[in-house]
Amino acid sequence: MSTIGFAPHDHASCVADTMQRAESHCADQGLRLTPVRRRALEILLAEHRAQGAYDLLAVLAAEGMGAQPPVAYRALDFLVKAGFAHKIEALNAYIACAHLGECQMPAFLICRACRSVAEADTAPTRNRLNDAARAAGFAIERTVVEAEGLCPSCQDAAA
Amino acid sequence: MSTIGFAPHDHASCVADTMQRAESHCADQGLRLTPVRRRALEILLAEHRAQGAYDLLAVLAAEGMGAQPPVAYRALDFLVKAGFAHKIEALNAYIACAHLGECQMPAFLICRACRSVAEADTAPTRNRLNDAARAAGFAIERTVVEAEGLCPSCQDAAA
DNA sequence: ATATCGAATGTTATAACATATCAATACGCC
DNA sequence: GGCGTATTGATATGTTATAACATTCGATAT
Repeated sequence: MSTIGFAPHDHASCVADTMQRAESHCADQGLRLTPVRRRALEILLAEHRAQGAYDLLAVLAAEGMGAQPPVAYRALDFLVKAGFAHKIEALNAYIACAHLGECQMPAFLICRACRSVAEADTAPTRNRLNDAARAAGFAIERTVVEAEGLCPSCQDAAA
Repeated sequence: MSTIGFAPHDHASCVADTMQRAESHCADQGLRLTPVRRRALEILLAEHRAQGAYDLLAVLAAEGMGAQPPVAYRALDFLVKAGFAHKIEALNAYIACAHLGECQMPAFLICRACRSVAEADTAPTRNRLNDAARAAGFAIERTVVEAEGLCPSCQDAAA
């Protein structure tokens, strides 16, 4: 279980790798990584933090790529459906997926102070919930697991 | 692990019991269950479904208990802080707690069609996420576990 | 080359969710 | 009664998200 996000790392290659994988995933699946979608993914990838749809929109607008909310929401929809990004429900914000595509049931550690997010992959977490669902005859389609708190550096800042 | 919510039950006594327990919990803790707060809890309890703040507000307003958003949000804040209600992040909506107060780490099964919600108590789910958090030096304050899908009756309706 | 069809984008408007702020009132306590 | 805090009332505004419809772009088939 990796929790990229709070630790320093080679971010330039982290971004480049992911864009590369996104490209080939789209080629494989017949998806179209259009300029707006591509740029949206780059913007999300630029930081390991949750960004609001309107934050994204502000950047796109500044670059002349559409100035209305639907532009941002459509790009985000595409990225989420393709598995390139996740919505952080607790913040109503979005983040690039750290495991591009290969991500079954993501779980997030979310700093409420700086909005940085680490992504873990916690498939086993599912069991108890699956048991409950089966017992109730409920068909799970998507699971949200989010832990809110303080990341190491915001804990230090608070001290 | 009980998953009240999808199955029929004696709802009148389910509501009455909960109100009773809320009363005594407030008495114990020195909390004030004012008319607006009491009524808000009743409204949430009336259905085992998530209700939006503005749905709640509409009912309160119809009964002459305040017509502005802050009225609803303040009541909801109180109920959530007291442990009488939960926010369903995936819906931006609210639901009465099924285990009044005694609820450590709630987990929800949420029907995307009818918004009915079952609450399970899945403390063990926590472990994997706790491990990841400890490893990353992250301090968890709150955990959200929500499964979206279709409840038994909406599955039947779709078939 | 061009007609056609579906996907993607542009644009306007509005819906839905949430909070800041400040004034007025109610409540518990001395 | 007088005081301080918690609660409510009211106005305004901020933030997140979608509906609806027109237009453009790209691939395909003729």
